Amino acid sequence: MASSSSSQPNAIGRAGDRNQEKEDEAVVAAAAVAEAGNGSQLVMPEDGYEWKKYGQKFIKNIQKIRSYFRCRHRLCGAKKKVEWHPSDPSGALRVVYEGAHQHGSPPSSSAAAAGGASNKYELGAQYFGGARPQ
DNA sequence: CTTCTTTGACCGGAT
DNA sequence: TATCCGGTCAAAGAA
Repeated sequence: MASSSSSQPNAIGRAGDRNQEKEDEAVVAAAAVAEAGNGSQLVMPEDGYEWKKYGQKFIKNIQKIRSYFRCRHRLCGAKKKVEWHPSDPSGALRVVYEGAHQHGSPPSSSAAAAGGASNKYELGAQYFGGARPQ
């Protein structure tokens, strides 16, 4: 892709060994709508927590793109999933929260350190062609 | 130095 | 039995 990235020579060789637990409830937030100023920009609603994206895939079952986010802290069991239509950047996002944070409470006020820019992730940009200098 | 994001490939379960 | 899906991890480069 245009982005830099580079290469995944060998992700192979990973000895399988992981715990798969089924717990916590899935909290589904209603569809979030982007700001009226830009009806074509997909933005993630800032929850006050910091998330790290660890995967993105297209789900055939629902024909939607699903992004996987996890809390900054590895030991934190908080996870977040965002689902949106690949052809409907109108702003309909489905946010699913899973688990709870274990290292404190959320900084109720805006982002942890965002002077005003709450959204940090432009999901649609990656699929529609967002100028992303990285 | 640390931190972040992105993609591909794998895993386990289910059918 | 094989196959498929969804979900997760790892590595690399860049700032």
